[in-house]
Amino acid sequence: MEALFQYFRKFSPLSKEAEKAIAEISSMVTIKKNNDLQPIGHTCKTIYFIKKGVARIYYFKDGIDITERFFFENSIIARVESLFTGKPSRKAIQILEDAEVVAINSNQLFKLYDDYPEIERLFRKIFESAYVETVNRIEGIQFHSAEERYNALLHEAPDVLMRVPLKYVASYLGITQVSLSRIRGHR
Amino acid sequence: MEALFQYFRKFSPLSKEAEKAIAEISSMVTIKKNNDLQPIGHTCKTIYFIKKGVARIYYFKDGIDITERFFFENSIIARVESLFTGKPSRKAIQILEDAEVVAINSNQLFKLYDDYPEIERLFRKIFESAYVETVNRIEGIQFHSAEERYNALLHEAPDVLMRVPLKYVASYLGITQVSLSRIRGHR
DNA sequence: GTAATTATTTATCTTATGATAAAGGATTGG
DNA sequence: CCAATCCTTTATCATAAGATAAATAATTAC
Repeated sequence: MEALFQYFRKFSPLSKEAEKAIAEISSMVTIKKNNDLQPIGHTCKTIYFIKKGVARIYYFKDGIDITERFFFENSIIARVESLFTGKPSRKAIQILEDAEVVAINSNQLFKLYDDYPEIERLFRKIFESAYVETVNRIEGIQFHSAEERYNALLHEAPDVLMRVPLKYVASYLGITQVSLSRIRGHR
Repeated sequence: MEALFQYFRKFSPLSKEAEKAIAEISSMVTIKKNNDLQPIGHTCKTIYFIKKGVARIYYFKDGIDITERFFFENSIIARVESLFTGKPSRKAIQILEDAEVVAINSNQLFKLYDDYPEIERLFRKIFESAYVETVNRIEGIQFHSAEERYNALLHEAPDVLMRVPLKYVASYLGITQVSLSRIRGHR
């Protein structure tokens, strides 16, 4: 739990009471590799913080498994397109390395926003920052060849290639596994 | 200005004082087609609301003009990767049809957050919603052929194809203008 | 209204990536 | 520790999209 509060401090300081209020609506979850932390079709009512492990958000498009994003230690995961709309998510969260996560109940969290503007501010900043990352990602996708995208990933997030099966990386890069393998062979 | 407050109401109600406070830090701007509302290299300190007209955010990648997104009436524009980080933006906002926009000073707006939690909440919701749109857009890009992306645009936002030069649409779709023309010829 | 500029289309050729199949490696469960 | 499964690579062929050039169409400025 302390790791979570330390993560929060990068965005915005919280009072002790606010930390306590968040602790009260949170719980620790341990989950093994290859399991879904949240299934497809479920409305997102939990914001997770990864203390240990690796996860991905994925979905199926025309029957093909597509990875939307990877998540590592010290990051927040949520299927925002469900969390912020209240609609069921077509995406799932899968654990790729045995994980310990903090689960924060989002409905209760949103209620805390009324009593603790500092908590609302904190999460505003967290999601603003996630929004910026997402906008930057689009820039990385538009108008780059598969090979350029692979090299960028190799350079910016070698962790992904070390800790995640390549078949998941391929769809993240928007290519087939076979193409990824071919690109990797080019050296 | 009333159009702006009406837009706000879709997200979260504001008290009269809060509306007044926002009005005080805002101004109306009229700007002609093909002009940059904000140039490349400028740190984003303004959030715009389009009352009338069309705009796009664009940047240069290896000397090529790339459109990140289009904006129409009744929407908020900001280069969030600069607004939320304080870093200069490599992107510009260009007007594509003579426009009237409301310019909200973001530094003053962020100060209002302290006195008016309702304003912080409103903009939190506005940007959460923009974040969701951006996440959904990635889904539309990953693993779709250029033709599928064109058809999706034709179906979901025919406005873009009616009101925007195709050369800007091509880079938005992540293809060359020549490819877009070829795809359009396929019927 | 006309010339000049800019936008769009069409054509040709090349190349990157998809689809499919199959072989080789690695991991996992009993 | 072995068998079964799953992951990754390699090979072949087909196709979508890039690059370039040039023709046509539309818009803009004078």
